Amino acid sequence: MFQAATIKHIAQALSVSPSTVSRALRDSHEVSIDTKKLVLEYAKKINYRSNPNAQSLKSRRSNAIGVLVADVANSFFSQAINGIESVAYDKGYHVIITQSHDRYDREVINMEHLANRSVDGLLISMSSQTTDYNHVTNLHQKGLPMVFFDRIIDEVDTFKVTTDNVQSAFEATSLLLEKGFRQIGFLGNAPQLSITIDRLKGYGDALKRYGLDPHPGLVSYCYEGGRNYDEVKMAITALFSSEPPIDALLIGSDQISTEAVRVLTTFDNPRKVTIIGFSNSEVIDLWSPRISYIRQNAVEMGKIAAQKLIALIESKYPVHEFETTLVSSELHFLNENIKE
Amino acid sequence: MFQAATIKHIAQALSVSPSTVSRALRDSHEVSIDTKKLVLEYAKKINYRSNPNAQSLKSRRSNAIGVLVADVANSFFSQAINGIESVAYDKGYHVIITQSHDRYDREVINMEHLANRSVDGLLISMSSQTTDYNHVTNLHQKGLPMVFFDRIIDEVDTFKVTTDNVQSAFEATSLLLEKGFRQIGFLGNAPQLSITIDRLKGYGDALKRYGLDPHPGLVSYCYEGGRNYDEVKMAITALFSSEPPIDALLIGSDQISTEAVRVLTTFDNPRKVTIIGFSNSEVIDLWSPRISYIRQNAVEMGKIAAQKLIALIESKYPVHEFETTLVSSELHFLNENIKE
DNA sequence: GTGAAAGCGCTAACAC
DNA sequence: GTGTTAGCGCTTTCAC
Repeated sequence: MFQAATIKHIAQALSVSPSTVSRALRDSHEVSIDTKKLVLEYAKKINYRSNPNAQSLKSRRSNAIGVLVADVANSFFSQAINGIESVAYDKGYHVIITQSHDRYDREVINMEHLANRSVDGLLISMSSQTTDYNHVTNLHQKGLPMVFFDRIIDEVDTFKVTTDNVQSAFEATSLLLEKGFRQIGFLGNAPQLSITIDRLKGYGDALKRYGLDPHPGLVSYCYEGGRNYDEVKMAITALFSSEPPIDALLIGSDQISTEAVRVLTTFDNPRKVTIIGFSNSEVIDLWSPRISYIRQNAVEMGKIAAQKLIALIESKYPVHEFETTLVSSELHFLNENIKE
Repeated sequence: MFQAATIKHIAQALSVSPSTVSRALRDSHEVSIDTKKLVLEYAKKINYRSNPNAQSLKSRRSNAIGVLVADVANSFFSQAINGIESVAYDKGYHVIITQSHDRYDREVINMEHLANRSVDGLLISMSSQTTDYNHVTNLHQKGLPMVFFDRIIDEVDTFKVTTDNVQSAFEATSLLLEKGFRQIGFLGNAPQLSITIDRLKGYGDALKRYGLDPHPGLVSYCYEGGRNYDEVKMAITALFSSEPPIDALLIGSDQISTEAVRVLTTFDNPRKVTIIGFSNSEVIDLWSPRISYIRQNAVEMGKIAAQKLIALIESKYPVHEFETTLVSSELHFLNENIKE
C-alpha cells in the first residue's frame, strides 16, 4: 500500500547518488545548478515527498508541537488553537492536540504520550484538577521545550503567555463599583489555577481601593472547572446565601460563565444580579439573559505562545531569560441588569 | 537536549544484545522469562520509551490518524473530535487535527501534508468550497486509508459516516407542515455538499408528501458555509423576498443557524418565521430568540468514523465492502414562533 | 561537484 | 534463547 517515492528512486532514475539528490532537494550550494534543476523537476514530476519519520530520526526533531488543553470544544481554547495553528503552519510544524478534560490523570498520560520525542515541544494550559506538577517539571528538566499559556504555573521557568488577569478583573470590578454595586461576589475556577488567583487578586484590589474588605463569603470556587451544572449551581447557591445579598457577580472562567447563566435562568429564588463573566463564546451576543463579559484575545495568545515555543525549539543556545507575556482583554459592559 | 534512553543503552547496561531487548520489550515468546523480567525492570527504571519515529520508519506506520475538518471552533466538529479522540486514544493512535476553514486550498495543502506517510489514515469532512476532488481521489488510489464523515462524497469508495440527513430534514419539514406552515424556506450550505443535497432532499420529499411543490424561490445557499454575516444576510434577504412570504425556515447547517439567528435579531423588515436549524451548539438553550433545532450525534459519528478507519488501517487484507453508516439525530421542537 | 559510507533507533531474518 | 546483521529513508562527514 501507498508506496511513496524516496530519494533512492530519484537517484536511480537520474543516475546520481542519493546524497546528491538529498543535497539538491535541500538546495545545498555544493551541487551544480543543472543537477539541482534536474532533481527538483523529477521530484516534482513523481510527486516526491520526504519521509518525515526518517528526517526526524536523523535530525532528532519531529517538526511537531503538542498542545495540551482542557477541551477543544471550549471557545477560548479553540480560538487559541487557531492562533497556534496559523503560526505553526507557517513555520512548518504540525500541531498535535490533546485534551485533558480538566482531569489530572488524562493530563499526565497525554503529556507522557506527546513528550516521548514525538513532539519537539509542548504548549500547555493546565487542567483545573492538577495540583501536583511533577509530570511537568520532570519533562522540563529533561530539556523538553515548553511554553505555558492561559493557565500557567510558577513551578517551571519558561515563557508564559496569559491574559492580564489581575488588570482585567480589577477593571471589571472597578466598573461594578463605579456603577454603585457594593456586594460583589466572585465565582472562580479551581483555586490553585493562575487564572483564578490573578482574577481574584484583581477583584480584591478593586474592592480595597474602594475601602471595601473582600469578604470570604462572597467568594466561591468550582473545583472541577464548572464542567457540570450541579457544581456551578452549588457554588452559586452558596454565593446567594450571603447576607446582605450580592448585587453583582464577577465570574472567572468561560465554562463557568456559561453554566452560571444556565443556572440563573432556572433559579428558584429570583434575585437581581449584574454579571460580568470571562467568556470567549462566539454567540454570547445571542444569549438571554445577556451578560457583560470580558473577552480574552485567545487567538493572539495562541500565536504568541506558538512563536515563543518555536523560538525555544530552534534556539541554537540554551535560553535562560524568560518573560511572561500579558495579552490585554476587552471588557464589554451592558447597561442592564440581569433578573432571573 | 532531552537525551532519551534507547534500546542500545538497555542492552549495554544489561550485557545483552539490542535484539533481545527489543524482543523482551515486545513480549516475544522466544525470550526467557528471566531476561524479559530483567529488561522490563531496567526499562522502567530508566523510564525508557521507544522512539516512535524509528518504529514508524521500520514498520512504515505512524500510529497517527489525521483529521480534516472545517473548523475546530464549530461545535459539531469539536464534539466529533472528542469522539474520534476517545477511540483513537484507546487503540494507541495519535490524532492530528487540521482545519480547512472551509477553503479548498487549505484542504489540499493539509491533506498533502498529512498524507505524506506521517499518518496512517485520514478522517475527512469536506470543506464547503471544495468542488474538485482530485486531491482526495489521488491519495485514495495510492492506498491511503480514509473514512469520510458528515460531509461525504461519492467520488471515493470507502466507509462513510453521516447523520441520516434525508430523514432528519424530512421529519423536521413534516413537523412544520403538520403545524400548519406552508411557505417553508430552506437555507443550506454550499449546494454540492452531501449534507446540503440530502437535507434538501428530505425537505423536498416532505413537501411533496403534502402535495406541495418545492419552490426554487424558497431555497437559498451559503456558498462559503455561512462563515460571514453578510453571506447569510443576503441569503436570508433573498428568502424573505418570496411572495407569499415564508412562514417557516429549515436551516441546513450549524454555522448558518447561528448566523441566521444573528441576522434575524437585527432584521429591518420584521416578519414572523418559525425556524428549525441543524445545530450542535452547547448553549443553544441560552439563545434568544430560541429556535427549534436538530442535534446530530456528533460524538457517536466521530467514534464510528475512527473505528472504521482504524479497522481499515489494521486490516490484513484489502477491504472491498464498504458501507455508509447513518447516525440518527434528535429533533427538538419549541412550541413558539420567532419574531424578529 | 559528486559519491561512498556510516548512522539515527528499531525490528526481523537468519545464524548458532 | 540469544546474537549478528541488514535495512527502513534520510543526512552528513569524508573522500576524490
